[in-house]
Amino acid sequence: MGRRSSGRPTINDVARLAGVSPITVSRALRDPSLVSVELRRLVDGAVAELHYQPNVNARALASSRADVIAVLVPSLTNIVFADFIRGIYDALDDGTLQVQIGNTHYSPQEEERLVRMFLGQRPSGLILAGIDQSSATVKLLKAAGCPVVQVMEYHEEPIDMLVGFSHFEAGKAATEHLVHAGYRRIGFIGARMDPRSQRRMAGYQRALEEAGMFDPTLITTTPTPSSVPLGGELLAEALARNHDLDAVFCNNDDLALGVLFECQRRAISVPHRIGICGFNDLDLMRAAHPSVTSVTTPRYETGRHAVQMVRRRLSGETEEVRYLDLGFRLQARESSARAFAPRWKPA
Amino acid sequence: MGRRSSGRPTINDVARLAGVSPITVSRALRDPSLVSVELRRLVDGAVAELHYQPNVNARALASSRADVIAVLVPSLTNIVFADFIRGIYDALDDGTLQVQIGNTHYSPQEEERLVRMFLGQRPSGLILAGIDQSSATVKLLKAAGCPVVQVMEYHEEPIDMLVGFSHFEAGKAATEHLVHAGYRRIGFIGARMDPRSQRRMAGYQRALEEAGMFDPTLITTTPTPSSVPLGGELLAEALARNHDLDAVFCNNDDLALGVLFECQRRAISVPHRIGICGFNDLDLMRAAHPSVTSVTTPRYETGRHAVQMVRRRLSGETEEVRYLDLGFRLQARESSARAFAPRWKPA
DNA sequence: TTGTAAGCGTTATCAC
DNA sequence: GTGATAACGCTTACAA
Repeated sequence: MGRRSSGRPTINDVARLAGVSPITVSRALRDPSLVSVELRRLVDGAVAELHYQPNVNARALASSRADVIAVLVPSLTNIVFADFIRGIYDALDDGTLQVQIGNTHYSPQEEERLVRMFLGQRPSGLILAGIDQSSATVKLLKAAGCPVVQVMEYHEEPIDMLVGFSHFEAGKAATEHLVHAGYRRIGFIGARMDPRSQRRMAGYQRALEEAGMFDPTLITTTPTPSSVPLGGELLAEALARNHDLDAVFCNNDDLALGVLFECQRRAISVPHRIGICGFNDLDLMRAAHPSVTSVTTPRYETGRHAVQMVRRRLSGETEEVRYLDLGFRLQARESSARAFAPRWKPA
Repeated sequence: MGRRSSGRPTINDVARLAGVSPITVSRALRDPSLVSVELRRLVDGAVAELHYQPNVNARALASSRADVIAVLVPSLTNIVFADFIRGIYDALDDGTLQVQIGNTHYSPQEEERLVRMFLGQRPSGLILAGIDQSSATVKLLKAAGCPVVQVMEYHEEPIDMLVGFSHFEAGKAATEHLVHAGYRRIGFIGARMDPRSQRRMAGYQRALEEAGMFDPTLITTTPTPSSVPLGGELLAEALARNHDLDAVFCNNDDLALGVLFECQRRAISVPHRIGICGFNDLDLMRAAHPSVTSVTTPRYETGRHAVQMVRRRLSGETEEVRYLDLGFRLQARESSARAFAPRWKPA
């Protein structure tokens, strides 16, 4: 044992105990089918006896490939990304791959910096939120040399692969639901206004234009990060501008909840005087009183699928899914059920 | 350039361009004070010109030390841990250290497996939630050879270092607040009942015992994971058992919100007929109608402090904080303000 | 199917 | 303060 040794058993120790060469141990561990049953048994025995654990750094150095999936999200606390990350972890539970998370704080510059940094580690895969990367980032990703999955949006020309849904269509569907429910002066309330929020708002606008009801003064947004209290504040603003506002499509459930509380505070009847539709369908929306209409989105599933796409690519499967639309579902509840309105029917 | 080369510039390329030896480059990058100003400038120039980025795997292999902080949490979506993790990331924003997160799913066995796995990577530090590790895990951690920080609890004999607050005291303070507010039949509503929940419940029990009001039938718990809808269900259970229940201390804000909605649904007046106190003080508690009393907890700060403790240890500072109580704060609001009750005053 | 030799890019060690 | 040398533990390339 050299002076610099870490003291832990190495592949050489295993090889010696098993009476084989180190490379045979290496093969037996990475792909047992490369080694005869006999030797495989010997190796497994020695590994167990020594409690051998491969050194991931040595492995990565020798193979120029880290057993790591890099994940870039704009926020760590937004439940949307928390659920997504949980999906990733659950899909990776066999422990063969590690996760590295980067927080871009909704900044394309920060995203570019992180992509550069992560790519420097030669990850086995890179998963990142959205389709609005800077052109420099796109260039880096196209030359990444590992599977790249964009998530949480839908687009038919991904950099490499993509899984998500169309925020435009989701925003449009939510707004159409309010139209069908009988509301006529439907507002939009949004915070942060990142690219996905923008696309949901574009869907809202399209739906109202098609219904002949669009009015830009019905839109109330702020670059401030979203929160429940902010929902109430934005509703107050919207009502001050349009006294006849009779429904709001909220950019997310936090804002919708804030709107509901503000209505309660002002004794505004929901859904009769004002209808509410949220976005994401957190479990509290069904528990609220009245229960709140929302759009169910596939956050957890997106994480799982993204990992599966990376895995499939790594295992060299031929028939490959390049983009996957997981869709969304409108969940109609009490908050948008005007007594006299016809029941909304999915298309 | 050998056949196996990754193609990226190495420390040798930098050395050659700067006209110095590789080890000088290494030193200039890790600790500029080890190298003369002259050479340092040459090295910096070469690094910039080649866009050199050190290979973290080679570095980790040669030094037996990865620039990684391992973090173990029981859940990725619980906002408590999401805020904590955000604190960790923000404290690490200079990019010298990477984060590896492990999800223990509230299982000590899984925690042990992850500790074993992470320690195998020789991290620069290990941060983990709670003080209820298995004895095997404790043994591993004591021999970890890196700073270990337990978080989210308070205890004066940490394995190594600790930062958090006392859940027992917090539960006790919340309950005492309800007592002082004039409530007499104060229930406890809890889900999951992990060790921290247990300690908050123990604090609840102590407070009621001291007030001569304890009654075990006032406790309603379930091992089911917490959620807003569950809060409503547990309130229904509690009311079925004790019609005279006049307040509830909820194990967390999700449950408290569920309780509030259920009260609204049943037209039970809050705070007059029933008082509510939550735990964690999410921003929605102040937005709710009525606003909900809760206990503010230092989640984000805990993450920041944990990283600072690791850093301080790594930089070999002498005067060392081994444990740090960040405390909590009772945030009294409308949901626990009985009209006739004396105003609660902090001790 | 198994083994040999060489190298992955960096840092520890020791000499100057 | 700077450099030569030899690891660190594993895998690729090639040979048998």
